[in-house]
Amino acid sequence: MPQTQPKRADAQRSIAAILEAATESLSRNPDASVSEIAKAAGVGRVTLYGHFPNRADLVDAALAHAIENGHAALDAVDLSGDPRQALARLIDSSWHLVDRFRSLLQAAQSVLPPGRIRALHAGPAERVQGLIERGQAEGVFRSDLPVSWLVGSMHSVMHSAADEINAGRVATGEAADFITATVLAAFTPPGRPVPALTELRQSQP
Amino acid sequence: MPQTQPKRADAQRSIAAILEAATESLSRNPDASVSEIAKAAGVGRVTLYGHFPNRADLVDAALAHAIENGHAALDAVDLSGDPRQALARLIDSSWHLVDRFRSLLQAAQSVLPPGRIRALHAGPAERVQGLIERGQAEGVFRSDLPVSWLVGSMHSVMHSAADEINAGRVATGEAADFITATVLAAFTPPGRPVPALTELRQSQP
DNA sequence: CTCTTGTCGAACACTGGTGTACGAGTTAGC
DNA sequence: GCTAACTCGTACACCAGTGTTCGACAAGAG
Repeated sequence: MPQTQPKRADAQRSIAAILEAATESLSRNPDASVSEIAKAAGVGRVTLYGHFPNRADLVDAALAHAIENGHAALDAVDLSGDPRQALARLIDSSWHLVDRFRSLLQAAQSVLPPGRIRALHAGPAERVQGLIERGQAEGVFRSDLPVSWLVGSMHSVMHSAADEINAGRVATGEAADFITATVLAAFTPPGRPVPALTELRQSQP
Repeated sequence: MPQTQPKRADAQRSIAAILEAATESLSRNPDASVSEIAKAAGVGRVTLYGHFPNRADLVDAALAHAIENGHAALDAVDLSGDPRQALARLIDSSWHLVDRFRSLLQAAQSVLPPGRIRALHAGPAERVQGLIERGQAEGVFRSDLPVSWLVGSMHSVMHSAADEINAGRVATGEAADFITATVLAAFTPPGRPVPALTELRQSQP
């Protein structure tokens, strides 16, 4: 894909530093200025503009970078077996990614076209969607609501957890359990009993 | 509280127009400028500054106004009887308030101190919280999660519904049912069956 | 070693928003 | 119908951010 000849080692280092600093700064403050990011990267503002033509492109790159990393990290999660247990595992390892990067996401939303953002999320979304569809086929997740709705609900509950935490109403350690309990209940087909958390903590046979 | 002598009829009209325009403009674009709002109100920018010392105060007033109206409108909802049915009714009449004003809320979040926003929400929050606590006491809502968590989850699902709608994945007419189904399932105590939507649509005896 | 590629800081033009000042013209209240 | 309250437009000072230009200087690649 990159037609461009390999950048100099020097430049590669700068780009990496900028990308990291951008991710970090925008995750704290979605309105972080370019100067702010450049300073955090230990780099001149002009140098930054040498690599990223404008702010939007920088935000895009930062988000893409963050998502790619997160996506890779989640490859380690075992999604086989009981879909409910698999979902619990997935939530366990992914919810604080959502937490860490939600401010960055907000920055992207105010600068990037909505289509672009969805394109970036295609990878992660596919994973969740696949798991939910399998759960529906096996009858342990409800089928009376669209898959996209369930995905959205799950996301929004994680989002809510983040809010609760930095409002001081929930401890960081509790969050995963709360999210899991809420989402699994929400996914349960009407007429079927809501699973207790303890049922899911059993190790695989 | 208002020590000030009653404003002239003239001025009262301006203030009302500004408040309404601010609510409307900020609900479409949380970054709406003061000039934009003044224009929408059919009023000079200077006149606006005559009544609201700065942008923050204007946003505050607009949010307060919106919440007060919404709160009053929800007074009509019958919260007695089966808490699940009552919750369904409450969702029916309140979710599109959340939808309409979420952009305004975002504007407020970026300008007003967090404490101020919570203070404004005290009224509505109390209503929801009371209903949930009654449901818990009667054993139809789960008690293994904090009330504040349940309130937050309910809010976030409504928020999610708004996203789904303007992403075109959900029709406006479906939203209330989807939210109700999701929230009621999420609120069901572990071990108890998730209620079907049809069970709740029964008229009162 | 040399030459291309990067980096840096300072400076500049531009944009878009906020809040204030002035002076002339309207309008409601009594 | 007089007066105080209100409105309006224009203009101004100010600020913060963006993106560009320039020239001097460092550092990697061959």
